[in-house]
Amino acid sequence: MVRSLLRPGSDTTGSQKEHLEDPLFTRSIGRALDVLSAFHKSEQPLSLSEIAQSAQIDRSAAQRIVHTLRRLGYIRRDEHGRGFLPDIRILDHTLDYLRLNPLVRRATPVLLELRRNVRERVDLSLFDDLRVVYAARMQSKRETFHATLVGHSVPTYCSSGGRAILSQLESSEVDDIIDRSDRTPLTPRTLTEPATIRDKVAEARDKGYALTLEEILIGEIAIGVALPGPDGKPAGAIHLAGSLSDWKPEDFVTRFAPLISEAAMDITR
Amino acid sequence: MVRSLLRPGSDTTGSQKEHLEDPLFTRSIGRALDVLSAFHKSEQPLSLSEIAQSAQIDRSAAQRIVHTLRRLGYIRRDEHGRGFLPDIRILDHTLDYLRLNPLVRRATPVLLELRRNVRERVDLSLFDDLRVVYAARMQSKRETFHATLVGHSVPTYCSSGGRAILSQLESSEVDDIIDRSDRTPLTPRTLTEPATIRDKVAEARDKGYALTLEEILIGEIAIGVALPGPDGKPAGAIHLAGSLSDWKPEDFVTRFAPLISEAAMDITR
DNA sequence: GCAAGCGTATCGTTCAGCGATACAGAAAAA
DNA sequence: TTTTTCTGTATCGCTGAACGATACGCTTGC
Repeated sequence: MVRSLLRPGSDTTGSQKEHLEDPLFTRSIGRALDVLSAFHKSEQPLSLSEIAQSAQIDRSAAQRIVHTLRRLGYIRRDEHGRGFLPDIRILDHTLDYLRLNPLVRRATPVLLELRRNVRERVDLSLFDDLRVVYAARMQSKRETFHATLVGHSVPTYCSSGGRAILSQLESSEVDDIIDRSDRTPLTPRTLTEPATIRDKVAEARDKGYALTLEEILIGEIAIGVALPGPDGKPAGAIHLAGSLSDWKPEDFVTRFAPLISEAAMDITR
Repeated sequence: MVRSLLRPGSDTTGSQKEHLEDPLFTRSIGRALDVLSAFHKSEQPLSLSEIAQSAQIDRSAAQRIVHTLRRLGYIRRDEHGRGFLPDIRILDHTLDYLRLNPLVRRATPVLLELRRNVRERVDLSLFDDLRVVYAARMQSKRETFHATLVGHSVPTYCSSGGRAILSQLESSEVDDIIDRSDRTPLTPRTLTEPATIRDKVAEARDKGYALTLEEILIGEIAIGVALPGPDGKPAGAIHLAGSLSDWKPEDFVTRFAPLISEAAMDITR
């Protein structure tokens, strides 16, 4: 299966060669966004040389591109002296994406309503091939730093929302996604065997929701339901996550499965 | 006062001429980001011609740039046929910005802790000249769609966080910001007179926090405290917002002023 | 029916981006 | 200390990549 759009992680080597063939492709733009994407792999401010290396361009190009992105407000210097960081204009585009995304628009009010009746964490995630990206997060009492950030993503194959999404796809697509996924376990309880995952997906198809136990985070239980896009294919999912120290799995399901299914119905209309 | 970085809204006419002088400025990048910024002013999918018009380029350029951004995953077609929308790769950069922003890193755990002890909305906003941009939001029970989105911004001069930030600036800078702000009132109670605003800012400087009553949203009371960056100048603010149907202003202040001040101290270390 | 919009494709000209080169300042190594 | 090696910044001639005019097939609306 050929994917038409590049995804993070997949573009490190392939991009240049792919674009050589494309007469409409504007290389400067690709390079500029490669520069911005250099930060994906970093936990610290990046120097010009590091950016150049990461974006596979020379220092001169990095200099000019960084200069430009800086003037435009997408990159700034780190206050403590050395290196560069992404700057705030990024968030303007974030807002555009979220505001204009039809699923986010429809789901947010329902999720807020759901959150009113529930003390656990409620999330909306968007389907993006091998991963599922958090677009809206409504925290519970107990959260970590990472769990609060928009843009965070988890693998499709082992998350509750992802499994729910898989359950609405053709089995060939499911196999394809499982196959292409990097299935290094995130916790000791992450299911990585294709056959086991397929079973769980089938179970989700039967029940209408997917349940995961500590597959991404120790101590976490999560239930997810897929949301269809206009073509009928799943475009995202909503999920509800709680702590195993508060809930027996059965109780979690009997309490929340109806609520989250109803919320999904409301969103689908 | 000259601003070195462009800000949204300020770049519609000035950008081209400004950049003509700059030999290091890579125009293609500017054009590409102008295309992405076309969505700032839109509530719907945009056609190529609309994008061209908004970015002040011809249809051919818009075509090539949109094509490129599409291949890279930053723009997609609307599912219902016509027009284009921002695509999900935007969120990867959102995550980079938030993860790497030192203030967000330091503030988030404290805000989560604060949110545990408080039933009202808690926010972190970042100072960006005339506006203040929401970077992290922790909802209360009662929220609207807009109030949940990262990237949303409010004017500095009339928001609680913005006033708190102003109270930490030189009075010449305060005057400059008030002067350059578009002060069309957002509600009947928005304060727009420079003298009145300066008074409120002085009051915030005295008390250590800023209080606003229905200046942005009817029925809302908000209290804000500034957060200093490494150079001592304010880089953002935290705020706490409640409903006037739940709180008398005096009670709101006596209850939350100590909590939010302490949280700000914790963040500042 | 024609008109006007959409998104897409092609191609020769030219000017904008490339990348080699140089420089000042601050760390890090000697 | 001096030397080296990083920073980030600035300059400039060459050339190939982006420009923009032009054309096309489709759908939508009059």
